[in-house]
Amino acid sequence: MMVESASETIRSAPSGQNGVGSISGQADGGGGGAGAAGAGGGGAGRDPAAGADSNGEMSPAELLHFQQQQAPVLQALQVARQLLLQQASGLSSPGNNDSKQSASAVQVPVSVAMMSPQMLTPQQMQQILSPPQLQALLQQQQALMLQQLQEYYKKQQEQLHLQLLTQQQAGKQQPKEALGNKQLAFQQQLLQMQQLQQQHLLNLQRQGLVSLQPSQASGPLQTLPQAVCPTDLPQLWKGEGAPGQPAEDSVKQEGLDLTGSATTATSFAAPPKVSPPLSHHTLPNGQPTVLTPRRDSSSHEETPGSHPLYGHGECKWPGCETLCEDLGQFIKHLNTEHALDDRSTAQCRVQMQVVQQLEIQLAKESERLQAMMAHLHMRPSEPKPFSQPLNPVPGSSSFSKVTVSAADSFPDGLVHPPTSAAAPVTPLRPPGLSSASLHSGGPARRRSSDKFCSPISSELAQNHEFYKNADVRPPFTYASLIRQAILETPDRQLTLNEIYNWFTRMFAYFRRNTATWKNAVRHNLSLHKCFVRVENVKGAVWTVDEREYQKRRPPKMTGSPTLVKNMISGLSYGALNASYQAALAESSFPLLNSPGMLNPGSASSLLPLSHDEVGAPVEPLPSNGSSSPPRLSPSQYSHQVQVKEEPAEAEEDRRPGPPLGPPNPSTAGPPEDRDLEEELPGEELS
DNA sequence: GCGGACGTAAACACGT
DNA sequence: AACGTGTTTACGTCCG
Repeated sequence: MMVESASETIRSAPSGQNGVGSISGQADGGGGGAGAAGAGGGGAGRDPAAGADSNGEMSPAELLHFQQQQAPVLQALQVARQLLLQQASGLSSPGNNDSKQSASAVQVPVSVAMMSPQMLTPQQMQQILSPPQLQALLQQQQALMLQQLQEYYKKQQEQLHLQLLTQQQAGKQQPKEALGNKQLAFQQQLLQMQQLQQQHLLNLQRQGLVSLQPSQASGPLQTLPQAVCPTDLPQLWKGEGAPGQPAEDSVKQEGLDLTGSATTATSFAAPPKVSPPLSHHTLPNGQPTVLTPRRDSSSHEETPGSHPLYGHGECKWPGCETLCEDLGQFIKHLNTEHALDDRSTAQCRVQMQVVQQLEIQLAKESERLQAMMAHLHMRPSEPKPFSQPLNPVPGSSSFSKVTVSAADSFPDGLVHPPTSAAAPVTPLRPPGLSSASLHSGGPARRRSSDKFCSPISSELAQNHEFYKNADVRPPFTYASLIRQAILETPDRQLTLNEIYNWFTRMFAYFRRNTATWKNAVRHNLSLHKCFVRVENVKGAVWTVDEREYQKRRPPKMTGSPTLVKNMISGLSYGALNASYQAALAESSFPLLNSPGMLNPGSASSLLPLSHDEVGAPVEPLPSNGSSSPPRLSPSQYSHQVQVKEEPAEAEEDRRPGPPLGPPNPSTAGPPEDRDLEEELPGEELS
């Protein structure tokens, strides 16, 4: 201890300090929109299975096989996406008192990341690539994948068509009925294949890799036949298809249906920006609003000179770079070197991973930016295309919810920028807490005592980096910050100097005017009963009496019906549960669950909860479990009531539940000097 | 307007 | 004596 790092002459009082209002730290400036770039243009996509060229005959069975083969890939991608999201959220998870460590997790070079996509975290991706690169990469990958997919299906179609023709020829010598049946069978196969193709595309779309449009949904289906054999197919359809209704139509309908489902699927599964449902728009002229795969896929072979995987005379296939004189040669190379095989599939999978991670990272960064802007009272120029949809992934655990809401990256207890109260922000916050905090912070009130807002721990965990680097005053009271500092330690006790250090370490803002805020810290420590000074072997340390902390204000509530009401309605939820939330958030603190960690002599005695608190971390002790009606509504306390009460406690709580349970001699347990003093009438000190 | 919560400043006491 | 630590008091601001 006594690391004098931060100690300066406290006496050197900086003059210019003015009272409260002097929060120059907060910038109002308008901020521009963040750049989240264009979301997802759906660029063309590409399928791993590119070179289906395999001279081979792709029987329907094979085709199915292929589908099956691909299915796992898609599933894996989905899973990976969720994993990534969880990872991403996990990083900002509350209670991550040492977010520093997690944040600076292992840094994996790209190459390594590619090798083990699963291990590649968004953070790592971020470190590796810049936003523009992300965008570029995304689009490129999408284009490539879809294109390959298209190619593959086209081949399939061709195959089928050939087979069909063959059959027709053969059929001439067969009874008509037989022929009819065979044709029917082929058509069914064709349809089936198309459906599979559709689904495949939908899967891609779902993953945000492709943007399909309604009319487009059936696009591949429509285009492929034409590409394959513009003239024959129609005949084929006519020949056997339902008379009044061209097979194409029926297909289309299927496509539409699928599209419909895809839309919903997209909305919930797709990551923020990439595949917004809005992609289902077509311009009046019928042109897709976004780059559509169809366009270049259907034409890529016809339109020489361009291929997503071909540029500057070389193959752009990841890790390839083979030189190809012209497109034709390239195509050939593509089909031979990058045909559908395990390797290509694997590479494609990796690419997909990369893309997904980049997407996630991009979304996350964008959210962070928004949060920062919101925090700084800047008005986001425009809600980002993808920030909105950024919702916790369906499957994600409740925990991740909190995090993913990295979106939630808003200081719960934070003063919410009046301006940002608008759309972009709210949706991002965690369900329960958001509203609460939102309301509390007045526009001007710079500090919102966390007591009433959600845990500052989560807020800090999420904006940790921000506060650490931005010279912005944290929206928390000294008391709450001090408490946080103390609670973040294993022992839940800190020396004054350690508290100072925590402040300077965690907040850039507190790296200056030290005399001022240090004085404030000391002042708060002394002023608030919730901070208990404990003589330790190595000196004096400060601990937090959670009960006192929670008690600080609640009593007032009683008197104010409106407040109580508010609490119950929304604000309170966050506020009252602040500590509870904090506890949950901080549940990662090992100490909380390990009584042993507590300083037997000191802390434990001071923190009535500590002994048996085992399962109930930092939560506010229902000091009187029941006797403090004012504090919390039953429902609110519901989860925490479980905390055992101590005998000692019972005593203190004996104070009935007079509307104003004020005269609480609070700490009956710890006969601390301080406690004795407070026995006085005094509510708190006046 | 009042009272409470906060923040800031500063005086003062004490121990090292 | 200088500092660090604690305690208190005073005052101003914000907000319900």
